Amino acid sequence: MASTPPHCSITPSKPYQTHQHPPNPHLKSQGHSHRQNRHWTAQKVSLTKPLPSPPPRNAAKTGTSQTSLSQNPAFSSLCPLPAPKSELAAVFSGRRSTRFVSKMHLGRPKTTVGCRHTSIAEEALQHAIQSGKDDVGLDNVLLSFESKLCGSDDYTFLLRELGNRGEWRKAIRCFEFALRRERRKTELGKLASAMISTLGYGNTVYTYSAIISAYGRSGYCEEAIGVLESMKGSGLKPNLVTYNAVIDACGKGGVKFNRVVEIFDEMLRNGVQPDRITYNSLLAVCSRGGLWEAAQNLFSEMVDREIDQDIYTYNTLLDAICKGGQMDLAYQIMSKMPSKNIFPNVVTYSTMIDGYAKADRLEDALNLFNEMKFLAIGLDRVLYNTLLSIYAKLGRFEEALKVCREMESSGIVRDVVSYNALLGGYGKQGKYDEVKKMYEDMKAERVSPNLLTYSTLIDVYSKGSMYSEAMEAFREFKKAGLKADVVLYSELINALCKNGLLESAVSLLDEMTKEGIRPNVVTYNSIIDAFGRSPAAEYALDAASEGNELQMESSASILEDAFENEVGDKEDNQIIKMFGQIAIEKEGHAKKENLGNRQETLRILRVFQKMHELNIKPNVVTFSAILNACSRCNSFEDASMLLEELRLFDNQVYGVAHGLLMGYRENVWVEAQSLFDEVKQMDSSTASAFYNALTDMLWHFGQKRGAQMVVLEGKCRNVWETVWSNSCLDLHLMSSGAAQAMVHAWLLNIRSVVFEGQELPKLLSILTGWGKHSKVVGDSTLRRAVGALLASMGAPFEVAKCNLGRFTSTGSVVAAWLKDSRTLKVLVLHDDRSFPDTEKLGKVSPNLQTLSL
DNA sequence: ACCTAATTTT
Repeated sequence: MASTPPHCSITPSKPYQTHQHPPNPHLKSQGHSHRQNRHWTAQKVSLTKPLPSPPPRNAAKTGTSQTSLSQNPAFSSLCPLPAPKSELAAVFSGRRSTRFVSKMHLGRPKTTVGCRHTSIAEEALQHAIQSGKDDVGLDNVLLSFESKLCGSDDYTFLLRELGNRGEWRKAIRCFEFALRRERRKTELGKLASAMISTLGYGNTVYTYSAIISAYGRSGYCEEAIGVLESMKGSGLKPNLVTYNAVIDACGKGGVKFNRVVEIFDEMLRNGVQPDRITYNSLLAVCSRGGLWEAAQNLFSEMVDREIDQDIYTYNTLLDAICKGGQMDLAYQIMSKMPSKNIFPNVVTYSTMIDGYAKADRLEDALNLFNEMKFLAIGLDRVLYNTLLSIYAKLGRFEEALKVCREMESSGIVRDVVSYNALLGGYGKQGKYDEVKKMYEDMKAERVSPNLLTYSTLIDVYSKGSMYSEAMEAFREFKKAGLKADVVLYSELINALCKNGLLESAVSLLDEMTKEGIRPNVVTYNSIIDAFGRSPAAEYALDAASEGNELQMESSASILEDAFENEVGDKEDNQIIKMFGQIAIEKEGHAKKENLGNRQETLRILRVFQKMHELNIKPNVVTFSAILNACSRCNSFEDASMLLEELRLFDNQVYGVAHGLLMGYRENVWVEAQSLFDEVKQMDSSTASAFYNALTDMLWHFGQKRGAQMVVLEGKCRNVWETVWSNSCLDLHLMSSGAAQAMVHAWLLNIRSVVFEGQELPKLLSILTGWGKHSKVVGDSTLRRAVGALLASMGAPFEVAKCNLGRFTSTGSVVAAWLKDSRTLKVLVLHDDRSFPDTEKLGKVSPNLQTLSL
């Protein structure tokens, strides 16, 4: 390592805040494909007594609306569970992005705080009063004064004075204008209290509703809910409009559905009857979370209440169902629309086409596209972008460019979404020249890059180890004055982790939390994965929790001076230095083997506990990362302790892992089977990662027979797309533990073929590939592991001369070896530990409580 | 007076 890891921070010097809300609990797995996933079964028979601290489920609502909500499958969390269900439950299933309200990341000029209103504000007030009745006049005044007005004090002054003069509409407009350029909590509070005290003189409920909707439009849903509460405190009765505004604000701000339902229930309890707008807003909440069952129930509630539906109702419902992956159901509903006299429009088709594409049903997507053309429904920018992103994502650039040309000839110019899709597409395929060219094009066309653009570029370049380019993208991102979000932070953290700069990664995690940006499961997965593989992990968390002062300046960056003045914030330079450092080191530094000790596992446990505290649901990637950490752990006791402790959080998943490790196979196998069933629902790369991690861990600790059983399960469920025939075994998607267990199984199978008296094929091959699927990219761990295994068994295979990733032998030589009486003994696998059936699995050690992060 | 749906990244 060339130097001390720099302390990395991307905090702007001003303490702006964003309000990221926890993503829906049904987080998607970190896998690649968007194939439809089913929920992990909600209720599982527990292996043990109910555990002391069941993971908090979705806050169960107490009241239930009169109609169908209580029968809604999506509300099954209302039923008391016999035992904590799989934490992975929700987790592996969703498909939605965990990034919310990205539209709200606006660049803001820096403001000075601490002064009373300025004379400029007085001047602005005069102009504002004189401005016309329409909003445009006031907007122009505000815009022309924007750069001169001094922080929230000036805005507070303005809206208060406007309120004093009975200009409610203008006051609210001004409030909303101020909201858009303010992210600091304290300043927001000032604005809101000014606005509410202004209300004291105003026409009350209406103005409250207007404030709520202003908050909603600016993405401040917590504040919107707060206004609803304060309204009740002041003895005012929220009406339909108020509730609609709050529910709508919740939808925009990413509030969890259950919480919104609480507000809805309260509304019903207060005798306020919902209308179409209420339901459309509720449906929008479902669509954001892919809660298709809840959406369906809301829809039928609407019908029951004889509330008319409109095209928005249908399109929002369809979106929820598409996001929930239920394409056949969506199609059915769409087909019934004309009979209700509501005709699918371009939005309907965009929604459906995107849904089909995300469900890997390209044919169906394109059929719908043709259908809409046949129906002469006009194509709009979003529809073109939808197509463009489909082709870009698939790497079908010919077709993507054809869409671009078609757009052009229809007079629709490419926007930032089109460019982002293309950048991501080219980036994913490693076509970096095209990425650069496209980005140049974008700038030449004066399309302003947004957060997603930079995020995509940074990610693409980091993944491609092009750190100078990533650094450049980051510099431009800072220059644009954009605010990072959870995805961008996670990308940076991942880049740091992957390059062994774990201390910097953890300090960045610390920072984002302080910034009010909630890390999500992806962020934590990077960290856990790094903890499992890096010896540098040891002290990183402690260092971070003691504060950023401890972090040292990077000492050896040639880039140190280059950007000092260009980028305003000193701390941003740390990120730039970090990229610079990685750029210089590139792949140069070998990763040391992790020695694995108790401290290590304790730290992983703490990270996991931290996730739990933050209510971040681990997913299958988390699980695999933890198992991989176990595999690198030298002590069986530590690994088993870790897994046992983790059973507190998720008894099913970690119970299986722990049970198999301990050799309680008879007892856990049924449970394991249902776990495997769940995994099978996930996309293939996630599923194979799970099997690889589990098998590696078992193999590493000598539970070889158990590992083999897991591998054979995986094979039966086709997670590796295994080629398994008498002449060939393809291991290239497998980890080394899985591959070795598989070799044993395959040879035993060949042996039985021989003993049945059948001829073996002339040539037998075992393919290991080139290791690009192994955990350590670019090496040939798998080939070496398989080679060593074959040699240790005395199996007569040789590395093929033409292909180093292939071991070959002739049928007759192998048959002779298999017939040897000593061979069977080396082929049959045993577990180092096994226990009779009577062994119980119940105990969970209590020392978890002593841990704190 | 409240609500205008669909597209892009980890």
